[in-house]
Amino acid sequence: MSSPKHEQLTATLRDRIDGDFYTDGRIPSEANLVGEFRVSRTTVRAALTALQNEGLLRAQSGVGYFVRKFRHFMYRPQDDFQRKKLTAEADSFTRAGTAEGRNPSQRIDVSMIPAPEDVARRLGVARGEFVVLRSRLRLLDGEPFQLNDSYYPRDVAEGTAVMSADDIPRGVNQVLADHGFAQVRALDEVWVRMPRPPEVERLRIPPGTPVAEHIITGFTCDDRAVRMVRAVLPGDRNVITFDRTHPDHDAELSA
Amino acid sequence: MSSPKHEQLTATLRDRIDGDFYTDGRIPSEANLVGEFRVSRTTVRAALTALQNEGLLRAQSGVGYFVRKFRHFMYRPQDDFQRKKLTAEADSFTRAGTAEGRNPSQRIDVSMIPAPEDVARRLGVARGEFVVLRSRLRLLDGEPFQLNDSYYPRDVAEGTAVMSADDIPRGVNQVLADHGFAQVRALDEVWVRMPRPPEVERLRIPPGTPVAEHIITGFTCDDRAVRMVRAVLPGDRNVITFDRTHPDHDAELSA
DNA sequence: GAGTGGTCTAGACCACGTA
DNA sequence: ACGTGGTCTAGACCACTCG
Repeated sequence: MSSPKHEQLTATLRDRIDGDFYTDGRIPSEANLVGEFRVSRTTVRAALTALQNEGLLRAQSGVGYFVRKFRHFMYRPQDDFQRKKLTAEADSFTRAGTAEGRNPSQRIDVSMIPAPEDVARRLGVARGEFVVLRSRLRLLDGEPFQLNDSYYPRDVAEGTAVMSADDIPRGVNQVLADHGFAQVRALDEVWVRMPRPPEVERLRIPPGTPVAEHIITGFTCDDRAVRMVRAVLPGDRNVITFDRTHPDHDAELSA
Repeated sequence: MSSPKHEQLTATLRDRIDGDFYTDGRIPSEANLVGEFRVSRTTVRAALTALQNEGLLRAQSGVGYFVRKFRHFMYRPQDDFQRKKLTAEADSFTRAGTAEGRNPSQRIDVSMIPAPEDVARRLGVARGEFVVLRSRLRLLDGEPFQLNDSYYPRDVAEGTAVMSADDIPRGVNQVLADHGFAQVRALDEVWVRMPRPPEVERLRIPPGTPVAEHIITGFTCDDRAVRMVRAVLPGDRNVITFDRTHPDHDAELSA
């Protein structure tokens, strides 16, 4: 029992890629592979398509196939949540992006929409009830990097600076706190999946690239959810990081 | 300008799937689609393969194509880190799995290996220096669920219960603390990517399923890294969750 | 045995990038 | 002009599942 030709070819090429066999990052053309491995072009393409879907290859029409390179940006949602009062610094994305010598920017759209099921559930409102959506497309050096959509109950956000489509230097969380909705707890959920077509388009996601969907729900001290964030992060450009301190830290240090 | 046939077909089928058109979750056979859309079988298969790689479909040889269903398990690495002393409860995976009425189990292998680059860097040891690897394959109802590999510097783990291939009811973190390596801080990194072949095999990951690689590095109060965990979580079965409390929480409450 | 998906072939034409 | 990947076809044989 031997595996099919296209799988053997996939395995061979994968090993070569992992072993840095194609030092210039360029894979031979389909025609050359047909000649080298004595199989049909269909079989060659099956192997190359599989490797694309594994995220190892990139095909450039009219040019050739190339080994993919990754450059990851450290995303620290933590920082925004913990930002101290009265600091006028930019948010973690802007700050970290600048620190790495890159040029961060964002496009902001604010709208009012009927809450979809998952938003309604997390915010504790009725499905279809209107909520405020603050939609951000974040870019680094002009390239799309992540989608960041924040949802707020209408009574929380309406009439505040949250409704502004401009950047909010002191941070949305601070604005909410000023209106009596200080968040003291947050629940983070990280889902992993393949991107949907609109995400592929907006974020220009190449084949074989999964996304993380990071959902943050923020609660006030009386345990009301006043904010839900859905960030969609293409896996080829993002790492999500958290910094955790043990609750007993101080106790242990002082003991 | 119109898009190619296989893309149109992909879009049509995707819309039908999202719109719950195939109520029984069963997609028509390739032959039927050839007849319905008047295209070659190759084109039909291109569309079906694309949808498989988007994670929407599952192909069962000799039977047919089916819409994929997901069931996610809430993974709370938080709980292990914060586990209080002297509680003899099981770890978060075992506890949560049982709570959901499922049957959690794990296979543990302990070995000593030369540190790979990423481990060496995080643990602050030389590359190739021997470290202790505690490798766990976690299962739910007998189905593989996640890989959980813990790495420890040799001087930290050797001669302790960490080297045991048995379950450690009070938790590895507690064992380390008892030996003077209490962790007070942890850094979490979440990467998203397509699985590698050995992961596909061990975790039985179907096509079109990305994984999260969750790396936890634990530090003592003098900022030494004494533990690195690499969890590999297939996206079709796992959600990573964190619970965060604002550092100013107490202050705000008492104010 | 009939139907299903999996494999593989040869061959054709096209759009695109590069020189 | 040439080489590249992208699209599409018709057709063949196989292994598997299921009634």
